[in-house]
Amino acid sequence: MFQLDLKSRKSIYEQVTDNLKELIMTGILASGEKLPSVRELSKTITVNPNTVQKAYRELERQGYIYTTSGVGTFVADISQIRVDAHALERARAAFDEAFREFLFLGLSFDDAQRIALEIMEQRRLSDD
Amino acid sequence: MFQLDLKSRKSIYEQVTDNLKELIMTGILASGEKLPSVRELSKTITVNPNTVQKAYRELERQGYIYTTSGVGTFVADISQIRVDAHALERARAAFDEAFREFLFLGLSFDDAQRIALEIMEQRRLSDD
DNA sequence: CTAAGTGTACCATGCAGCATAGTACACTGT
DNA sequence: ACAGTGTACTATGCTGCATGGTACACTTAG
Repeated sequence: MFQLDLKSRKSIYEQVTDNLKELIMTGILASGEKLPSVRELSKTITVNPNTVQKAYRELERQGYIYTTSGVGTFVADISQIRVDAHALERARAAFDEAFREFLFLGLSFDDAQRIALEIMEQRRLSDD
Repeated sequence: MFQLDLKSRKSIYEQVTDNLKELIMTGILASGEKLPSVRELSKTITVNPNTVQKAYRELERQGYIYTTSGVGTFVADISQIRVDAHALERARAAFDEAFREFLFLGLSFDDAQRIALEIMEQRRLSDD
């Protein structure tokens, strides 16, 4: 389903959250589709069920999935996902910081922006 | 000298590192200028000397500052800072992820890119 | 030379977050 | 009834971070 990076600074449950989020937003997991159960996914990616549940809980809190007790977890209607203002503000801050990192490394502003545009263009293509 | 955010996910020594890095790369701290001593800075921002030292050690490792034992710590010649290939690769990955976060939040690609350009433009202005 | 200030290196402690293991319970569908 | 589902809880160990404290070598100012 997706890959985990144990060396990453991100915790496992965050990686699971982000990976699923990407699969949902890109439509690979369609609205209404059933996600693997907590126990099943935990076996697949060999992590603890609690860790998977933590990811699911977070995704539900953010509105990406919904749960029917005793039945399973399903992908929500992403067209209904309102853009969370606070989350957007955090994302802006993170983006600004990521961009500044180029400058800290010694790149000129123009070089940094050129790299930034490259990366975004590549993302546009790969997400189609 | 700068502000710390205790609520941040970033550790304190990382914040100190990044803040100093910014002051150096923007020229606010000039090449050759003496940095506050470990003990002095630790008092100023009320953190443990060990934490400040950790930041200084990291900055020295990355070439932003240099040390003369018994004398002090000084800002290196930033024109000599070579762009670390590994660091650049990490920065690219971080940037890509920050940008994708916009998409995950439900923004269209065009909206996301528009916001990205806004942020970069603002950065260009504030860094001059 | 002496004292103060500097970087540097340790060690011990406490804390928080994360991941794990295990158990238990309520719910649903077959 | 049973299997599968989500959910909750406790306990444990690990890691990184921050702190407090001590110690040593070095340099500069007096």
